[in-house]
Amino acid sequence: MTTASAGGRAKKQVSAEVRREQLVAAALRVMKKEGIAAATTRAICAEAGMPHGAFHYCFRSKRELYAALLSTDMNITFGEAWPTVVPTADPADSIRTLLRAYWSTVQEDPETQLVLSELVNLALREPELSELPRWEHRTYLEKVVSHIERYADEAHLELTVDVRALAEMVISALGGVVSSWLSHRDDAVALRTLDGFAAAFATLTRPRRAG
Amino acid sequence: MTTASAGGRAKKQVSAEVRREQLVAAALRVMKKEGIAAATTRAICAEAGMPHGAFHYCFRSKRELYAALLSTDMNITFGEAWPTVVPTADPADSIRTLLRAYWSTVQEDPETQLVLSELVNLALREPELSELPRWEHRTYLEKVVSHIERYADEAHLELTVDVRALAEMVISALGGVVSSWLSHRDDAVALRTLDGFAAAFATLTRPRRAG
DNA sequence: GTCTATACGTGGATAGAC
DNA sequence: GTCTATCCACGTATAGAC
Repeated sequence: MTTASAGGRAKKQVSAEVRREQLVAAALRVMKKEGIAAATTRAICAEAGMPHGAFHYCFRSKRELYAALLSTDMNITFGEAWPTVVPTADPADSIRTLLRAYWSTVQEDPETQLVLSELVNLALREPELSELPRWEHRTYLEKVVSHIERYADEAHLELTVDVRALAEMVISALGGVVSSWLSHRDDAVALRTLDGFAAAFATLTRPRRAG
Repeated sequence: MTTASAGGRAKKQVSAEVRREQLVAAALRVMKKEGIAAATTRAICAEAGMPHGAFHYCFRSKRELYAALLSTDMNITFGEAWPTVVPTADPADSIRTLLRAYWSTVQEDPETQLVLSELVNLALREPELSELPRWEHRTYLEKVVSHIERYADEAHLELTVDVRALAEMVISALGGVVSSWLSHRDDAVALRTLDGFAAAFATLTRPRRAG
């Protein structure tokens, strides 16, 4: 919206919607570093190199910033690790490799998971934002479903349960492991739990007849 | 600490540590009703029927109140539902019943889960409180371990994996389902996912030889 | 239209009066 | 020991400078 006409090339006024993105990025940096509570409008503007007043010129309220943050990638970008799996081994091994691949991306950047958890918690309390977690979960689910379908196809596997049901189980298991790990911080325990789920999930598949 | 000597039975000063408990209870009520963000020291004192200044007389800081809250029961009280299970049916059915029993207690009081999640998130950011989630998880784990052992004994089941490993899986699965449900709020999906986990967990057990 | 300075109400926390 | 008055920082709103 606001258009501002095409080709706004005023000499020094580089900012229109750009500031929003700058503030969103700055907010994410502050949150990952010091938590959502420390991400005050003043701290965010300082991180972005802007005066405090710039905030409410770009966003109507702080909730609008939260909404913008939750609408970005964040955890949706986890999918990059899946394609690297070779489906030659037996199901349990392959599934374990898949879950571990996801886990490594989480472990490399735990702060993002923490911020995501804080944002979702916040959104669940604000009626204006409560749609965002729902949307995020649905997007997440569809992504996992397509990944499972592709993998099952490549590995010549057949599912003994509904794909969406299995995807929900995968999401819940991964989310639960991450959440627990954030509390106990024991890498070995997390990996062992993950492997256990891989073995359990493997029992929900069977080799497909050659077509 | 602070002792205050034994048998402090002053005529009208009913308040010493009692105020702390009153404030903790009031804080929990406010948090469940309007979220952790709305639980300001002023709101908590008002809910408890005390003047604002009473807060920092009972607690050195607000973090101390958070610590007191996390040290209470909260989710640890979920265990009441387990004993009602009859271990006569086949493993998958029994485990499903167990998981559903837990789930019903969650669904009857979702606000507590939300508050717990908010408190844990907060504690994970504060170095002074980061021990509490770790302690809570360990307590939780031991409780689930003992429940599993007792159930396996009653149902004449043998575990094909380590008890603690299975307990971690159960905790992660339940936590993940609750977390997802808080986002999508679809009871049917949560139940279906839970039943899926029950089926998967059942494959990690086998009937034990009569002894 | 783009940007900034300033003012107001409320939060946690403290000093000091009863 | 109990409570009131007060402090500084925060989110928010607005007036007004470029």
